[in-house]
Amino acid sequence: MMTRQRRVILEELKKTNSHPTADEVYEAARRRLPRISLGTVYRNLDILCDCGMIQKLELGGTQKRFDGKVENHYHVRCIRCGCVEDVSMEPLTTFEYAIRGACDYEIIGSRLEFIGICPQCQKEAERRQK
Amino acid sequence: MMTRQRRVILEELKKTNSHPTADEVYEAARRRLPRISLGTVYRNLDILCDCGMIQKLELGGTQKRFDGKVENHYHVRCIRCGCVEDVSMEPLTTFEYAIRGACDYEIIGSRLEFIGICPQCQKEAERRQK
DNA sequence: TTCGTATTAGTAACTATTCTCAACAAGGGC
DNA sequence: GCCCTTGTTGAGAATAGTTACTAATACGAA
Repeated sequence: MMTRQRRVILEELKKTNSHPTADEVYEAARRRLPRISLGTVYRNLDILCDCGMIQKLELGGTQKRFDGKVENHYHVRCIRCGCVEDVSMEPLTTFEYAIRGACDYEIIGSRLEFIGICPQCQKEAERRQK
Repeated sequence: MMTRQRRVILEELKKTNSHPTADEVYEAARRRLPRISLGTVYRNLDILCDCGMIQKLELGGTQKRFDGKVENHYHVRCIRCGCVEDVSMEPLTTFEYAIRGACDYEIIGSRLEFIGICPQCQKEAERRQK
């Protein structure tokens, strides 16, 4: 059942590529539906995940992030400011092969994340050195 | 300053390869030092991390896990029971190359984690099907 | 319209972690 | 030995992020 709230949450997520946290989605949704509650946002993010319309990112850091892009792709996370961006790089298959035989788990998938410093934080650091 | 508490925490972590969570370390330490507090465990795990004697694992799931093995290696996590094991597989370098040029972050490192079902949970699943 | 079900807003509860702070311990200089 | 400094501890409070509960509301089928 695509309620107004659920649709707004989905739309807000689809139109950004900033991989927002739940409370950032909440803020965005609230601009259009001022009475929406945080609980509704969490619940709908989970539901949208379950039916494969969005993706929940379990990257490092304390908060989970959400991604409107569901195709397989990788992320870089800035260790300074915590921002997350997509990496324009072909999905790798080498390590999926390497793992089979290396352990007796039934492998379902893998998660690869890059850690770095974003351009803005690099500039910030340069500015301080002067 | 290697206090009794810090030493016990380190020893307990070095002698297991189950990648315990903070409260599992707390339980283990408590068997030897019944009056140790959870705050002390968290504090010392952080300190031991900072000086490179242990490793903090930011894998998926809600809790962080700790690893007494500091060399570069990978982990498999069971999606059913949450247990984590080492993977006996050579560290890969291909994707570290692939990322450079694919984005304008200054890359510091990467995290690769495999998701699967552990042997025990596989058996469990088979048993239920019968 | 009425009924049944799903969903909502608001809030309480929960979990993992960090913070605060008074008390304590260890080591060095006298 | 005693004093001082500094780092550490245990206990509990505080915080952050998330999930659960509940009464009220919205939607769709009959």
